[in-house]
Amino acid sequence: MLSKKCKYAIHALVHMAKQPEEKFLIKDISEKCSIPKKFLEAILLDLNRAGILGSKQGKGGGYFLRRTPSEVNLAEVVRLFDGAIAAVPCATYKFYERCVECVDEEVCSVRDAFLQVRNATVEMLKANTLEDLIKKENKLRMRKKK
Amino acid sequence: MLSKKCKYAIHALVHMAKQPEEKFLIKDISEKCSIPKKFLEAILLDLNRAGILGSKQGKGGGYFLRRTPSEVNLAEVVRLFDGAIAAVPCATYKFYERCVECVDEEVCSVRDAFLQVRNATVEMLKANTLEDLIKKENKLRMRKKK
DNA sequence: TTTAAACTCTATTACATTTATAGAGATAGT
DNA sequence: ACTATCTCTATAAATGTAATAGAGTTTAAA
Repeated sequence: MLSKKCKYAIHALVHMAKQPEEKFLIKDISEKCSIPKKFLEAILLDLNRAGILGSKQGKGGGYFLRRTPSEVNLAEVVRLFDGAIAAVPCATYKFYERCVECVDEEVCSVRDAFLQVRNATVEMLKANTLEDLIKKENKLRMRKKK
Repeated sequence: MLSKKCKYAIHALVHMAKQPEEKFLIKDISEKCSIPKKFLEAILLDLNRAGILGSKQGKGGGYFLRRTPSEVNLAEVVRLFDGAIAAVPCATYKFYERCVECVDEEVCSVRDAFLQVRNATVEMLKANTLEDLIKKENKLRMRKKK
């Protein structure tokens, strides 16, 4: 399961990506997306440090997207907040850890199976950018009206 | 990430599926698979209650597979120990929960994206039975020798 | 019938992580 | 100066995970 932090981050980003030129206040995003304000502060700060968002302090300030919505994908956001995408630590590159219960990792079929799942998942998440998500939402809305 | 409980369960099952007719002692599985004995006790009990393993008490007793290795797949084991396979609670059937930050779920592209990931993952896990894992391990071992 | 070998069950502990909040600090526009 | 805004540190509360302890129950065999 994704952490709430990560899910909140994605929703906040999708919200912002609908008006990629705009500046957004923490307070407004918090209300529009039903995310606890103080919690959201920490989230936006992380996104800022990661280079996905930019910010301007002081009166008239706020947060804004530093990249176009097509340049931010779900894999990056999930990794930022929840770390490895793989279900087992021996099936990752950046977050690799050996499994104690594994006698010979090279020959471990459990690792192999979850590596397959991981690779497919990473591909799918990478293929879902903020732009894609907004397009998808519009399509779903069209379909619903009919 | 899978819980250790779940990962231990899978390794224990794969171990047992190599001799599907045998009876296994907790102590032996614990040693062979490097799983803390007391923890493994609880795991095997869960697998017993779920109908995957059977047990015989008393002297000469032990645990054994109640089904053939081709009839136990990873999706079932993961669900048993870790619940939903989906990354968000709104993208599951059995473990469904609404997301507070979601204004209109029918039109939520985040849910849609993770539903796609979930469905693909479930298919892959279902396609990996204990039998498959053992065959795979043999293949990996062959490949290594060359 | 006693003993020993097994699984069964309940309880509890220790630890880590997640979620959330409080409050003071820094910055910038008016 | 004043106010709106993001920034930062600390911490509390809740939850969940991993692991262990110890007593209970069942069965085979001496």
